[in-house]
Amino acid sequence: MLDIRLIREQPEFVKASLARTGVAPDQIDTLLEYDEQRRKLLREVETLKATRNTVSKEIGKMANAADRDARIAEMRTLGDRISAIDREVAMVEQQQQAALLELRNLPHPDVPDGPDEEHNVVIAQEGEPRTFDFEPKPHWELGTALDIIDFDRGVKLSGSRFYVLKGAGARLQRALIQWMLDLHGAQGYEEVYTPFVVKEQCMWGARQLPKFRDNLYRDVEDDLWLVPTAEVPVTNLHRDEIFDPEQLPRSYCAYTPCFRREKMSAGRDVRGIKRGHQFDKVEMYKFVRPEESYAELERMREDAADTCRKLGIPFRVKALCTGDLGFASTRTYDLELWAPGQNEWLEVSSCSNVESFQARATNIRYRPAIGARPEFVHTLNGSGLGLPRTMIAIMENYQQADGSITIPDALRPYMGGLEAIRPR
RNA sequence: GGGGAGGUCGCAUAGUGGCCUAGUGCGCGGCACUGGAAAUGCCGUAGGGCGUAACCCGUCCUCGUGGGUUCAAAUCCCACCCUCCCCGCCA
Repeated sequence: MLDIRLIREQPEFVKASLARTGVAPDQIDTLLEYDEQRRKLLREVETLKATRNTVSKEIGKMANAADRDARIAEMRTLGDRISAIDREVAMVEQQQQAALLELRNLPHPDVPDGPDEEHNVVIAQEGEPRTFDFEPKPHWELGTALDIIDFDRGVKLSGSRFYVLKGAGARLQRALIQWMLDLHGAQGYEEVYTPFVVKEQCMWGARQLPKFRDNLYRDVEDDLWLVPTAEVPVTNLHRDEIFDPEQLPRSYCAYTPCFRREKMSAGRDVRGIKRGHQFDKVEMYKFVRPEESYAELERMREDAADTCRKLGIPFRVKALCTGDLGFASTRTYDLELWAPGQNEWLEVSSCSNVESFQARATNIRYRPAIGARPEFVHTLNGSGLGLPRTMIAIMENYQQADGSITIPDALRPYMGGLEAIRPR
């Protein structure tokens, strides 16, 4: 969530920044009216409370019964006024909070302007798409022929957008997870294993709520929500904590399944494993000092790029434009692997700086120096990488004319030395 | 699921309506003593809101959370959350 003080002190700057993402300025004006009203009421009620506190102490020491009763009567009246104003304060605060939670983060000045994803800017590309002396197949054909992806039985178990990985396919995904965690470990990220279901409060803290309510699965009986990304539990690891100066930056990586209820358009990405209600992901996450967050974003982008690079698959990096920037993000880089079978670039990673947007909602702070006032940290998140799409890219790039799939060198140690997945 | 005990300052504890402006010990920071240290002594050590307010200062709020009673609540009442112990069930 945004800093109300920033909005109060620099409303024009906030409006101009938000306008770049299509947010109307009157939302800010409404918010400022709540803020003004809230502060006015607070000033009033706090003066009354100060009086009551003082007089109540005097009452405790008074000997004269008549005086005492008179004062008590006065304070009773005062108390009623206080209660009335307190109720108004609570109401205004609630409205202000709700309005604040609806507001997205401000884009960084360097983010390119643009209404939609067509205006994202490719800023780097590595590797040339392989030339085939045969017609490359899409992964769903390869996977079915090799009997490593079973779409029909996935549907039998759980409905559309679910699938079963089998044999070397299941093992390939497991190998990727292990390999990525090891790689990120070497890059300086501490591995954590978290719960895959969390309390509602965690969803608010990671800013999934209120915006993405419809995309979340939850248990009917208990207050438990299935994580849509490891970002949710990892953000909340340090909720309500204050870091000492030397504890930052702190980097984590985590493997989790991700559950997304999103109602997917029938005509889009229907084939294969590109978009499902359940997918696996290895996530990178950082808690950093504000002044370091953009340098750390570049590092995270490079860590994700290195993951793509080591797989030996062509990839490119895009800077998202204002129109495609996520709700919480100030700046995002997407990494895309080339998929020759589908003939498209696949988004496998999204690295974002959210600055203090999540830290403010989760109350995660640090002390710039011993004895100094705590300040909010900046947090960053990035996929490293999404598994199904990485699987697609491997299958389609490493496919051979006979329908077999060569295992990338980096993964062979994790596949028991297996060099290729061949038809059974 | 059943029964019991608890949640107070970084940690450990005291506090059962007004003398709580939450005490004490440990830890931490500073100072003194010292050749230097230990020991000792002194001082200081939560967070947030409001006040045009970064520091100082003032004020309000926070003793698990939310309500309530009262002139006044850490303390009394209600609901909820969490932790620990015992029993049952269980990979």
